[in-house]
Amino acid sequence: MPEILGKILVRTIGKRLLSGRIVELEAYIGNDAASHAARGLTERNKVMFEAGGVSYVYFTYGMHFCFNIVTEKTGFPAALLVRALEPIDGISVMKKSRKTEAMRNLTNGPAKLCQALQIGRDLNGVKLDGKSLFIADDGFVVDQKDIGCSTRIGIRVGTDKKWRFFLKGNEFVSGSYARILTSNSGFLIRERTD
DNA sequence: TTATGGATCTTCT
DNA sequence: GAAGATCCATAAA
Repeated sequence: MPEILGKILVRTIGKRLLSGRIVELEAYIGNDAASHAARGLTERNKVMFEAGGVSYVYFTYGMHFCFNIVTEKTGFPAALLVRALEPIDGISVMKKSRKTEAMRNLTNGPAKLCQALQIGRDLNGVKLDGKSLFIADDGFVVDQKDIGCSTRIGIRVGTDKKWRFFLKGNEFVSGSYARILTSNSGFLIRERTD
């Protein structure tokens, strides 16, 4: 399903070029309970209903942006949440944006990579057509056996769906430390990605 | 090493 | 009013 895994996300700002390989994705499709589009069209999720090839950037938890790639045809809401990148170009700029020197902390989470690539509300609904934001293919081949999948992170409904995909063993995959997935359902789920 | 709380936007009950 | 596709600094163990 996710042919996007292993491709390169490219962001250009003026003459500067920032890029990273996509190493972790989550799928949110149609009438999936965990999707923002589960209860129909709203002002926030409307670009999910557009034709594939545009971006969906949403603001959450009062301070973070997350970046999605809209994938389906008009009227069918579906998007891939990009959760982690392996930095390639513009690393010094990313360090500045993220205010850290630690490589691993640059893009190993959905809100972190938005900060690193300076993705904000102004990029919501834009076409991924080679201008300021787009997907590139450098011929990197992802073997099926290198793809791991698991339940999605940070949600409390739809946890039966294993729609999180990542490159096994990649150090930039998010949540490398134990992560509490749910806090008030009576039990804790932890996971490791190593 | 693990847990907690803060930041404070958008949507739904 | 509450919860959420989050992250980080700080506190406790």
